[in-house]
Amino acid sequence: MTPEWTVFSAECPSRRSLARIANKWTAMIVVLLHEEPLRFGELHRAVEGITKKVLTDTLRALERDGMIDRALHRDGHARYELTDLGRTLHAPLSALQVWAESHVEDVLDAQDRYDAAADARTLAP
Amino acid sequence: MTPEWTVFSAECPSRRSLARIANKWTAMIVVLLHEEPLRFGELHRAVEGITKKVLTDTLRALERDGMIDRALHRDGHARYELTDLGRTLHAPLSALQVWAESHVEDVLDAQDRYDAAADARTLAP
DNA sequence: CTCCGTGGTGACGTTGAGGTAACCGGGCAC
DNA sequence: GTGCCCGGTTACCTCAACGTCACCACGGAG
Repeated sequence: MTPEWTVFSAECPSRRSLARIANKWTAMIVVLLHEEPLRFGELHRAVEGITKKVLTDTLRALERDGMIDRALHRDGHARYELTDLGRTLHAPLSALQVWAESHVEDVLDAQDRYDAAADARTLAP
Repeated sequence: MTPEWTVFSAECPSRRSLARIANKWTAMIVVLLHEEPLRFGELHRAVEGITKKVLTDTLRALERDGMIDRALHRDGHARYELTDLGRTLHAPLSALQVWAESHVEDVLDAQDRYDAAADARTLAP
């Protein structure tokens, strides 16, 4: 077997890998590209709030890590698409998206309760 | 139905939620706490490379978002444990860990290929 | 030819996550 | 009492991520 990678070790390459994929921009881009290959501008419009620079940087990093591919299309425009490796990322990352969207109320409620308790503590010590 | 949360909208609360859970520290802590409740020092030792400050900050944020609970044990020591909400996070986050550890070689190879191609491009233009 | 849209790149500034290290209260050993 | 470990907290600093803005190459429309 291979040298027993573990993300809990600080210097293990899997730690850097985890940091790359456990990232909101990565998650959104992979989820979008799973539907269909997209052009730069399409991604830029779909991921609201991302700047061109950050989008470029993220796409380059994902390309370098072998998760996406920048392919020249017949129409002369480049499109970004998932590689086989990138496709294996879709399930876990879209699970994160689904979780975030379906548990918004739970999280918001928890925050209200936490903040209310914190206020009570400071007001009546 | 609720107001159609989507992480692709910049101001949607689900975006902040996604940013919280799509995070290496969150992933590691949730995976560890799924085994058993742990004390601060145990977490600090298990998550190699995390500082006490970052661990405190992350634990507080997760507690505020209702994902973990700081419970006083019979032995007088506080232990951190997953809430019901936090337990629903385990599957997606441990999937990320598993992905990162099992695809290290793929990623490392892709990086080598990418860097070699980039070198070739700059040396022979 | 000029003008505009697309898909970037590069130089800079700002912000926020994270690192460092000192300190502190409680429990317990001595 | 003193000393020490644990579980933090605090103040301060650093650095990488991110934002802003200007610019540029290329292609197509006119």
